[in-house]
Amino acid sequence: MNIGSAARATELPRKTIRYYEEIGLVHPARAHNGYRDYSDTDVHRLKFVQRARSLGFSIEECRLLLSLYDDEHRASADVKALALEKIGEIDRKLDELQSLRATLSRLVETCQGNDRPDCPIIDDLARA
Amino acid sequence: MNIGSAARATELPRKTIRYYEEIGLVHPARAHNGYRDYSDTDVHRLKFVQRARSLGFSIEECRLLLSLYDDEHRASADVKALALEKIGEIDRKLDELQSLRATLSRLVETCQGNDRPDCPIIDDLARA
DNA sequence: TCTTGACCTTCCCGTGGCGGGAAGGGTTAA
DNA sequence: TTAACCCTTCCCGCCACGGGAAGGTCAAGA
Repeated sequence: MNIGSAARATELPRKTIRYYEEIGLVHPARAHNGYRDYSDTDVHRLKFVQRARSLGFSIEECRLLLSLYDDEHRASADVKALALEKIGEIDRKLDELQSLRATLSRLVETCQGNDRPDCPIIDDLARA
Repeated sequence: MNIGSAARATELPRKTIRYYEEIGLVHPARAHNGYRDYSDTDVHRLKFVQRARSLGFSIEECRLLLSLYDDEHRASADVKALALEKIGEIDRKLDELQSLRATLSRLVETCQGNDRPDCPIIDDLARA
């Protein structure tokens, strides 16, 4: 299976698949003409990474998850710890975004939003 | 005021201040020795940008906010529109993060987290 | 057989918003 | 004079790719 077919099978862009090879996440064989040749296992690993990425894991975390996936003697606690840390990260981002949202909302509420220049939003930025 | 003092006054790293000049957000004068020389106005603009960045505005949005700040004939509606769009952006990110969090939480709850290899989190990644 | 078009390859540059560090010059106090 | 800081420009690195150039390969049709 060449890279185009693998891209269709995984719904990943070709560029992304080549990048994943470059950084060592997958190791496809090469055909006699130099084309990359993806096995079902390769495609499976690519899908694994795609799913992990879509859940918010970084490339390095995906690498770790793949190594756990490969490890028959893994402890599920290690996987769970990774996921819990990711949840913590998400929670921190949520807090930050909610705080930003609250501040912006407060500012927006006080702004008339007409054709005159007086603007509490600009004033806030200039005052701080 | 040289860049070190400006950095202390604005709580921005020197590198960031130079970058803001490079991309045309501020235009400090130069002393005879080639050192950047920041006026109170320059420092004020830097603080303005720092505050806007901390509220989640991108550099290009900061550039726009600065031009509105400079424009005595601005319409506050334009500023408000920018802030509202930013709130919408934040809401989209919040939705996405909350969705990720829910998925990860579901997976984490089903995982025993012990020293055995069976792991619904890995299974989910591999199955999808 | 030749050509066309759809693949594939590697290579290099760009993104946003800076940070790190090298190489070199200016300033100030002991 | 020397040390300790300040400043300058310049270039590379980050993350996770995307765009595009230059060139090789392959299958189908005229």
